[in-house]
Amino acid sequence: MKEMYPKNGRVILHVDMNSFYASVEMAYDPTLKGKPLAIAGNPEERRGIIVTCSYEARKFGVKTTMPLWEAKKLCPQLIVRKPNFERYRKASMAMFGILRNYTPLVEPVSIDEGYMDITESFELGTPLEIAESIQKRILEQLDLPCSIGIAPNKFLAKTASDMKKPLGITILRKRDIPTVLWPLATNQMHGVGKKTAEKLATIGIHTIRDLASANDLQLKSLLGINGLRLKERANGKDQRPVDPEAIEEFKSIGNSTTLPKDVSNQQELFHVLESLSETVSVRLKRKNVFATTLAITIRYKDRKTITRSKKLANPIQLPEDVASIAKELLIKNWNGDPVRLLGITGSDLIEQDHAYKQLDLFSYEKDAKQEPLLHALSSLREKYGKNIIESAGSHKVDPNHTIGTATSFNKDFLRRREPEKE
DNA sequence: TCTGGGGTCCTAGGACCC
DNA sequence: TCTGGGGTCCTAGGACCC
Repeated sequence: MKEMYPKNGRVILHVDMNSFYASVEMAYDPTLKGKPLAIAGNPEERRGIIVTCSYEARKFGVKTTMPLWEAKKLCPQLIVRKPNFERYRKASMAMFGILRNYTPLVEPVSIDEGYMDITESFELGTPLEIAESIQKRILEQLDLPCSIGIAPNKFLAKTASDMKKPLGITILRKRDIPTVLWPLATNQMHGVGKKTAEKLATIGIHTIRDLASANDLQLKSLLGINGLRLKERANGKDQRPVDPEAIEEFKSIGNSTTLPKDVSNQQELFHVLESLSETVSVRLKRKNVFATTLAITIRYKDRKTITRSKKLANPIQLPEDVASIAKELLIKNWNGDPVRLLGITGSDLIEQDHAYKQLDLFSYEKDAKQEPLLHALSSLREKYGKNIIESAGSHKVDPNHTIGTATSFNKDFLRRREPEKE
């Protein structure tokens, strides 16, 4: 088995949970097993779309993102459950815990899938034996089914895990590419959606085989850098490492909500923004980060969606700060039409420690002769408010000047930075 | 009776600087 | 006297994925 893989080549697994939310519900309530089950939001609140459904439901043509009423038409006996994310998170953590028994090189991609690099795990058995063991343990310990792909890189492993569902294990070797990968239509490829497939079709590229031998210049002008990358993948090339840390490196944190009915009243919209600010703030705090850019999303009645953002001089985390910027953005950009959805996203996230350090830029000059540090400090307090400066330092820059530096802060200090410039 | 909510990455234009 | 070219930042939108 081992000699199937080239020397120095990698062995990557892609573990993909089968209809995860539905399977978790079945594990909690075994009476649901074998029945058509869908997880969907509340249609009264206009969130009634299928998030996940069981294989039994799929037999009726029920699909993810389908409106609930349509699913029920196809399958009148469909059992519907609301999503219970707490439950799914718990199951997800347990699942990744099992994977880490085999190697620390586990990269979660989303709540229900992840990559593993088991190149160095040969003492545990052949790749196939390892995959079988993982699948068995997840099934026995958590009562959850998964499919696993085994391949020399991430792209092929991902493709392989998709080939047998549920409870499949698929090995995709380099030499299988012409017979297994190339006959597939381009839209079967991870990274190629409807639009890209349509674009590719305009230059006569319909299968992954066509893509694998496509003209570089033509691809580049059609799809940009992404076109060349897709061609690499089509040839089975993918150097991306399995990075266990990747999931920690959040780029943005946001929340949005579709309103139960369209809203044209500004106060009501403010209210929604306040509650979104609360959840965004809690999540920023939990990750110990501040947002340097804040964006709001407005979706109108006709589903036209805009985002408007603002780069901030002062990184924010507190709910009232998030809310005030969000409201400002709404006032400036809302055209008054009925609103269907509102969202708030914080990005350009910086570590809390960095947010503190930034304040070192703030200094306060005083005449050294008359104003030693204590006086400088009390002046700062006077200027910014009483319990504002949590700590401060000072140093002489010349015989006449001392610089007092705030080394810590709270929200009021930050908030008052702007007026200070005037 | 339509079409959720959480993200990432890329592109493109304008401002601004050297 | 009349208009270069590169680089970076910021903003908005789009494609894609689960």
